Amino acid sequence: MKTVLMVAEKPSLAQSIAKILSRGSMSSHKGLNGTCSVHEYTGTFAGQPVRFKMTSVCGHVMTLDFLGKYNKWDKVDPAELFSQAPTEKKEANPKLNMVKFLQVLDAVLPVMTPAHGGEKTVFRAKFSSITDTDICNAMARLGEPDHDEALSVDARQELDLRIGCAFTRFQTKYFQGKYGDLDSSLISFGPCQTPTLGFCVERHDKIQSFKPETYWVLQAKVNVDKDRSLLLDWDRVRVFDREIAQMFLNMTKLEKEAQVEATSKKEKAKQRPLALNTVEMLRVASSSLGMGPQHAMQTAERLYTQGYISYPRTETTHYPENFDLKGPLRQQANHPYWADTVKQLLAEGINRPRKGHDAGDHPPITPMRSATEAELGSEAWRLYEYITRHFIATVSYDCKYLQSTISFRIGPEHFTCTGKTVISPGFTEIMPWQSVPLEESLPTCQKGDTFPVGEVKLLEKQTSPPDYLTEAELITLMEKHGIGTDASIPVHINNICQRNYVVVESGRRLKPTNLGIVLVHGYYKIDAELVLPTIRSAVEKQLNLIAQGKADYRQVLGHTLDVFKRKFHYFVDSIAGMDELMEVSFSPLAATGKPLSRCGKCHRFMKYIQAKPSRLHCSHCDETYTLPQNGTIKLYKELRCPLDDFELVLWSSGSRGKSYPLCPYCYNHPPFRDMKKGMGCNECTHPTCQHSLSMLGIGQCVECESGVLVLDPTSGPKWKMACNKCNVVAHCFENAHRVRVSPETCSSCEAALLDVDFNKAKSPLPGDETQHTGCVFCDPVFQELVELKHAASCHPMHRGGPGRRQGRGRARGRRPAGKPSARRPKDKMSALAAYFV
DNA sequence: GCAAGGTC
Repeated sequence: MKTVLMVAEKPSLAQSIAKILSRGSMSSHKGLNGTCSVHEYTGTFAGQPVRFKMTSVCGHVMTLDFLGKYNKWDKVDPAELFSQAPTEKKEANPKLNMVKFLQVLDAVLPVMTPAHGGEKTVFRAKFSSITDTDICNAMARLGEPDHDEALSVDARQELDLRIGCAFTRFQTKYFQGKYGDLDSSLISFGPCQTPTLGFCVERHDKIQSFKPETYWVLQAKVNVDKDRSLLLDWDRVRVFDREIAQMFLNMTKLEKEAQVEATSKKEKAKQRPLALNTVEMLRVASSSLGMGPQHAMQTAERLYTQGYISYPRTETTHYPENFDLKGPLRQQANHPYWADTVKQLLAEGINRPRKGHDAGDHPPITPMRSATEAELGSEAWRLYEYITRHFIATVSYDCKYLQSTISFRIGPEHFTCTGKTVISPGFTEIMPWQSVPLEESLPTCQKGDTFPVGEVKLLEKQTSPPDYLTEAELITLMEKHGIGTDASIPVHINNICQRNYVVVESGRRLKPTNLGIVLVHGYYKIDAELVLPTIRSAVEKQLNLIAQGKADYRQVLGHTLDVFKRKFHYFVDSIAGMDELMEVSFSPLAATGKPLSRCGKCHRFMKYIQAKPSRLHCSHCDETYTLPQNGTIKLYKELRCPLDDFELVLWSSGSRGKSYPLCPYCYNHPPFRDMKKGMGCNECTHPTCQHSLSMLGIGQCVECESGVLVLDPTSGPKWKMACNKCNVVAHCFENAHRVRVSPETCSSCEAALLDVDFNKAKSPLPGDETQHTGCVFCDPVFQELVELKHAASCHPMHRGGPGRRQGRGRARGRRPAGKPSARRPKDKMSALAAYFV
């Protein structure tokens, strides 16, 4: 029997499609990457009995990046990124081993036999919903893979990469080279994130330029009976001229009676909601649950993988035909919160859901099984509760209410009074926050009736500025302008927060920072198109032409790159315009930071700039030296690097973490061939410097492949050895007053021996001994005194606990057999000769 | 160190 291989775009789709096509009788097993499954079943294809194997990829298989050497920021002019810099396709997620996985399945390619009596072996199924009819129809009318569509996607990828990276690198280098308090490690630019920021700044500008205006409102009260009066709304709403307002007051205030001119009663309905899609879920999560989009999405994903809700990324707000609405509803029939509503719906019949939009991706988000707060935890529960209430609401009835209106005349002026009374609450019972507010009912009256006027007065009010954009409003704007997709909208919002362009204020409103404001105002000044939401849609139009086969891929790509290359050069030439705005809000490098350590060239103090990205700046030499981020930097005992005379600094990730000294110059300009940028003394191969890896290295890390455990000479009396590559930290020899790395090595594992002096009173050594020399891995005395941990990170998430693996286990163990021995050169002088560049 | 877009 022949085999038909089918590949879906993600695991969830492979599963549901295989289920439909096999009518539920398939056998499934995990693929070699542990993420994608293979579903097998027997059926017919092109009139023959065949064995189907259905699997999937998992997101994009390939991604695009520049060739390695074009990723060196200080060696490549960003302008080169528009054309000269070559790109390559890389595996998007090497851990998934997607390419190998498909190659295994694709091994059948050479022996593939054409189907349908033709010559073709590869087909593409096109469907617009995951339903029996749609999927079966798609299988019956297979098409071919569309090369033009693929080219259009390739073009978008390349444009985004080249344009985004060029602008980002230029801006970042330019402004970070001038200012010391920007407080953002990256001044990024992108066709989605920049317009997203633009929306927030646009609102900020509206608030800033808002001029409050005074207006006047005529307010009238009529007495219904002895102790009840009715407040009337003026039909003119408001006037902006004081004298005119006064005139209206004068014309009405002497009137004793208000005459009823008309009454009306209308039955109105408040519609049940459309089925739930991703952006609506994110809007409600932000505005009603106070949950940011990124967090809401993560929570929804967890609910999905645990089987509580359906797939949470969908644009569709329409339930497919034949969608089983009663099944998920029945599962909620015994839920303590909404059992009554659900039982009633099941007994009396559910309502037909409203017709929504079918985007052809996934069905709307619905609950898949009943859950309680106790099993989900409060955060996930709140989202689940909302999703479930929303689902029940979509099959509930509209809320019906009676709207009564009475029109009054007082003198020449007209007033109205409206009231709402609920006839049947419908879906608002399950979504109480949507319910029609309870009001006192209006008096019964008819045309010609009169009521005594209680009071007529003039109220002076002021127009008020809009507030900052809420996340929910921003999501709506992005959706409207086609900025990002359901999956990427949260990412863009998160990006502009992380880059410190906006901050989330109370009510989840996004307030732009000075940096965000200056950037957007700068774009407006130089080239407004860079920040307008049309920047993306204009390019999309061109890309669609490629997809439709109406335009040539090379031509569109070349032309668009050319346009943006010109924009880039113009931007670079005009950067002074943005810089003028920067100057007002930020301080130059030379005026920022505190003096910390001495420059090895001029021997003057360099200033430590703490704001992101933290660095040292020598104003005399006008040089900047980057430092490791996310930790604290201190002067290291005024010790100097023997190579360049710079004063060393000590980086530390906190008391529970690790620390190591580094030379600011070597960190940026590696002194030896086998060193890279960003290495501290704990990775320095200098053969004789007392701070180097060569002198303080002990032996191969017990966990990672390439790291070496290095003694932290500053850690006493709670001594530590830390891996110079990964997070492993070994605590050792508490209360030893001196620990030195001996030139001797262990005869069995080649690790350096340690020479330890203990405090007399607290020595853990047998007898009265205070001194011991041995190998931390092999010496039986030392093995008891070493404990392995992961360095605690500075991130608050990780505060207050050791890492994932703790305890003494492997720290005492020997290096795994077959690994290279500790990286200590045996002949130090010959090693030095080889290292010098 | 960079974009946007997929998904886990």
